[in-house]
Amino acid sequence: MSTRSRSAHPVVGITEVARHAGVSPGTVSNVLNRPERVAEATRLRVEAAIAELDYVRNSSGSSLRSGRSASVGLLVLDVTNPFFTEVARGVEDEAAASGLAVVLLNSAEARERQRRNVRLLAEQRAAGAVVMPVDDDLSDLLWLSRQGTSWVALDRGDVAEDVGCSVSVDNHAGGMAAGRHLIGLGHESVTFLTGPFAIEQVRRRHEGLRAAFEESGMDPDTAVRVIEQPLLNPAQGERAVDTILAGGPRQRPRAVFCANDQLALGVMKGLGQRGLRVPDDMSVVGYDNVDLADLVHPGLTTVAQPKYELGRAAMRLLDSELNGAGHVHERVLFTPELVVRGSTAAYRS
Amino acid sequence: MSTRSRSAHPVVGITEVARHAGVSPGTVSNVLNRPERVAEATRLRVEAAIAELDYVRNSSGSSLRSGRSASVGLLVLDVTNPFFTEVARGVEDEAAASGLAVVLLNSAEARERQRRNVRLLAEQRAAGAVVMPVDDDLSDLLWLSRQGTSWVALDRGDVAEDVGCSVSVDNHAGGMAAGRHLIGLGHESVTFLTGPFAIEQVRRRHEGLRAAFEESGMDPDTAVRVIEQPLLNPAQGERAVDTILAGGPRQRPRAVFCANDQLALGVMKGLGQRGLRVPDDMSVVGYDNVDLADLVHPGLTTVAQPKYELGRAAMRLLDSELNGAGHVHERVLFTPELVVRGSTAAYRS
DNA sequence: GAAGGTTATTGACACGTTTCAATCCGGGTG
DNA sequence: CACCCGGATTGAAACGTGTCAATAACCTTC
Repeated sequence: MSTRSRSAHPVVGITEVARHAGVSPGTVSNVLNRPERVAEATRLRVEAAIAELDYVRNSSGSSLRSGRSASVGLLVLDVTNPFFTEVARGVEDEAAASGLAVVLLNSAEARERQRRNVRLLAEQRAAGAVVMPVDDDLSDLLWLSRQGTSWVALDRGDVAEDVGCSVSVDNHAGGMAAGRHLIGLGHESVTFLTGPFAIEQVRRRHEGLRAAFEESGMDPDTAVRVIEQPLLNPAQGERAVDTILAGGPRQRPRAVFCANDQLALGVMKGLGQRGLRVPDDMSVVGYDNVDLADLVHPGLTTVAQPKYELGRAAMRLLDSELNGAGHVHERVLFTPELVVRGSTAAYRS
Repeated sequence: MSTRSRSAHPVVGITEVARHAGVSPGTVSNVLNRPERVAEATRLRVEAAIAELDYVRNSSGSSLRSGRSASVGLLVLDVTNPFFTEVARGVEDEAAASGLAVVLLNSAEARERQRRNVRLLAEQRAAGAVVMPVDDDLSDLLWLSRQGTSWVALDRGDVAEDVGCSVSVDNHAGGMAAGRHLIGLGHESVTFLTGPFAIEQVRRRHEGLRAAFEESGMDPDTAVRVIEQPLLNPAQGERAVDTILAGGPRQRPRAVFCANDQLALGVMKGLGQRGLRVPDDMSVVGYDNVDLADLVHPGLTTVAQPKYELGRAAMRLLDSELNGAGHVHERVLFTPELVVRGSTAAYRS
């Protein structure tokens, strides 16, 4: 209250500008939204009035009238994960280019929060959303569509094309690349350290890994051992080391493939604490190619995803859905790339 | 277009709900906003209608009418920096508790983008904002106040209290803690690797560092050498290593204090590549205590900031400013804490 | 110079909500 | 029984914008 009354000018609207420029409100609106329809001379006059009165458009008014707001939601699983922040940058850059504001919402990997956030987007009549769904249940998103807010699924290649757009990276190919790399180094078995299999991405990475062993004539059932953790963070990776090493030094695996760089970094730390050396005693492969994968020593061999590009592509797709007259849902698939650093080495008995 | 027409119900408003419940629109509004003012029986009837029609409130309407929207902006310097994402979590959690939506905006450390984003907040008639200003020029923020959007400055203890609230961490104390730690280990000189001195935080850390040497009877002018880099990221740290080592092995410094963990991690990598060992050949101290400070080997000794709490406190302050009748600007100052890990060791000649 | 055509501008209404003075109703009081 | 009081509800008036049919102004052409 005190803040408002302290303000210099008591809030000026389009009508005030119109009066000041000797023109009708409709014309001012046109200057703002379709400048080409208004004559040069009047346009300049209006712009002068806008500048002089320090007019700032009220987006509530326009979204109310037009039924949609000029902002898009970005629903991420975890704001803390560097993977998402990189994606966010891509989305933001592209959105800024289209004049859209980005509302960042964090589901914190929890259904309930996702539902709340989706509802919020509906209340804001958001133009669209880029969403990383928290699990396989897409009902929240279908509801959102019915409310008139379209969306693009991120990193979920499994959404049907009649339901919505999606942008993702080929997780099967990524898992396979990691597997082939290790096999090429002479490894004949690997431990796959992962988050919950409820997450589609990790399932696909696992399948890719198995496929790599299969194509080399090995039996994936015996070659690939799986350790499932509830979350994909460093602490979980560190904790999992004991499980990895259980069975004693004789049966100790010589290679770990982690579903995530965060897990992998945790594992490397845990191994170090127990006196094991990477890559001499154990090869470690991660997934994502987070910035710090290059900062640890040894550098982490990992499957790189085009994070920034992923965000850009998603936003571009959304934009085309918003403007395009005859839009059909599309599925964009990026291919990941293996980045070899120091954390993997040839198998030695 | 196509998307909209596909929707099941053609958008239902408060009036439709009112009709369906046999009540006036005003009453529905009351059920939504001040349920205590409406009789139990009618309230239930209205709630039933809301559920049956799957009504979802249109926030454009309410912000238009009330003049303010129920969202707050979070203006960060760099979405990519883990320090900010941690802060963002704090802000988000606290905002959710107050029923406020958070709009995340990224200035990318650029004046122009900050200005654009501030303007966006004004257009949205945002209730408030939590801001990390890009530099010392606060004119954008003053303008924002004039537009009726109040804000809290984050990590900028130098904003005057008659201008706005601020939440920050005592950078002088942080720099001092780092200095004392190194001095305690027998170091008699240190290289301070930093970003631009235009940033208030790094200036204060520098002063704190010097103060530590001064209190031990050493001359800060000779004990503290400064290397200034344009940005605070790992790549810059890595690049700076050559400058640090210039002068040959004889004059090589034995301790580096970095204004930022990102820089420090870059330095550690650079040192490793040149065959120098941390902490034996060089002690390294960082600032922030980012998650990965604990993941690298050796662990990074660093000055920890209560990031999450910082975000929470800022949002709480903002909230009190929004609701509080007689609000006076406040300045909250947290104290940082040194976390000792393996990257620092006693001086040996 | 009149008819027709093009371009620029206008005016009024609608969007969904909140607010507030006015009204209604039921019950207690004098 | 008249009166009043309090709580519950109503109705209408904004809030600032976009839209669109209608009008005005101007230019071209015969």
